[in-house]
Amino acid sequence: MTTADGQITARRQRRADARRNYDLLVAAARETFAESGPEASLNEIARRAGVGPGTLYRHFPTRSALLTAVLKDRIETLCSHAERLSTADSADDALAEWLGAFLVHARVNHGLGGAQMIEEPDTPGFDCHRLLLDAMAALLVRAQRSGTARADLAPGDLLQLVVGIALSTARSDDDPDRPGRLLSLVLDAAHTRAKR
Amino acid sequence: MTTADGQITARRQRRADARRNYDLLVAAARETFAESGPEASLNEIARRAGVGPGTLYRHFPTRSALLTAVLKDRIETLCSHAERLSTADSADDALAEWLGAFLVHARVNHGLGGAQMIEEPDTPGFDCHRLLLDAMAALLVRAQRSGTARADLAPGDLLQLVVGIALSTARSDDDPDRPGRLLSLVLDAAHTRAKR
DNA sequence: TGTACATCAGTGAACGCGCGTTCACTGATGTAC
DNA sequence: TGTACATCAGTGAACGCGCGTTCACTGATGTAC
Repeated sequence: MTTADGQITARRQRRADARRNYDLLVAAARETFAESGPEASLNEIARRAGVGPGTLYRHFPTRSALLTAVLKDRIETLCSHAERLSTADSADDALAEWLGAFLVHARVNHGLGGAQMIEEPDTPGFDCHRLLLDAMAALLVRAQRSGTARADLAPGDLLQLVVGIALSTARSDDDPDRPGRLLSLVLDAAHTRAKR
Repeated sequence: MTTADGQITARRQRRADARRNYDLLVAAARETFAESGPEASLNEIARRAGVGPGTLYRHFPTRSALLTAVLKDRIETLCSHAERLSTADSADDALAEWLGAFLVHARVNHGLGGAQMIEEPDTPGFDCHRLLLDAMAALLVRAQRSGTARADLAPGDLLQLVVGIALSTARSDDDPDRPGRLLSLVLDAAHTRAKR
């Protein structure tokens, strides 16, 4: 077996119970984070998964590692969504659609996805921030080339702005249309001026 | 003495030590929140003020009450700033200037002001959210009347958007120009289209 | 001005809680023969 | 296929910590006379 850093290792297969517990932990974490937000208790998660706290720590040395594992699916879905949109008829609509999907992701579960985005990247091999940034950058560049998006707009800025919408609207449910309205404001700002 | 709700009360003057400790607590809280953010320990604050924890609770029954007391000055300054700007030559520049000042307020000290803005209002008699919203609404309406700001823009939305910028940029210092850039994007979105 | 006293404020040890984290031990399982 | 065994994984009680909060008691001070 050859690992990423080029060293040769002859590794044993992962044990069946290890795989099982990993999955149980991610499922329990997903549930618990969904209910209590990103600060949910790790002991509680272990309890729900039916394993000892030590087992949780064996699999996920940090809270952030667990969070990443929980969000991995969703982020991969977002990335492939972007991939699919990269050949859409309207580069402009594609960008808008994807940012809408991203906003939903970032807002869901007490702003779980949004919180993840403003953390330090500490999971080597799966940098959520990078992945999402690249996904969006591709869509933005295409929109810029087609002339509908401002040329002076940085991908990171646009992403951060949407993260901001997510964070500021994650906790309150009083106006369910607000996130959408704020997003279209931002999309408007991203447009070239001649549009209207 | 006549209180806000019209009841007649003959109240003793507040004791000197009570006033002193109130001030000590607010000062200690300001320091501690500045260092550790809005989740700072209340016991720690009492310790720094040199009073027992019970004293803190006597003055501030909830964390949020203490936070409000700490931010009161800054919020009043922002309100009077808005007042001053309400007669500025350019309604547009006035709005931009004030939102810039508000963004600084919301970002400072690990996003203390921004965090306050997305909390429930629970300090009767001093509703920060309302005050700031009204201050901004006045500036926005003026800009709308002068024709430079979009007529369909709600004050609450604009404020929330800037709170979002504050929250998403409060923790990272890697790009000090980013908050400013994001704000001008938002201001652009607030403009009427014919502008450029 | 001085004094008595009711009232309000402060004290701070103590409580209960849940958290993150560890580690000596037990147990399960993949692998080689 | 069966077995021995090294290795990896799981256990879960226990630790130390700091938190928010309380409350019986002491003390300070404003007020009335």
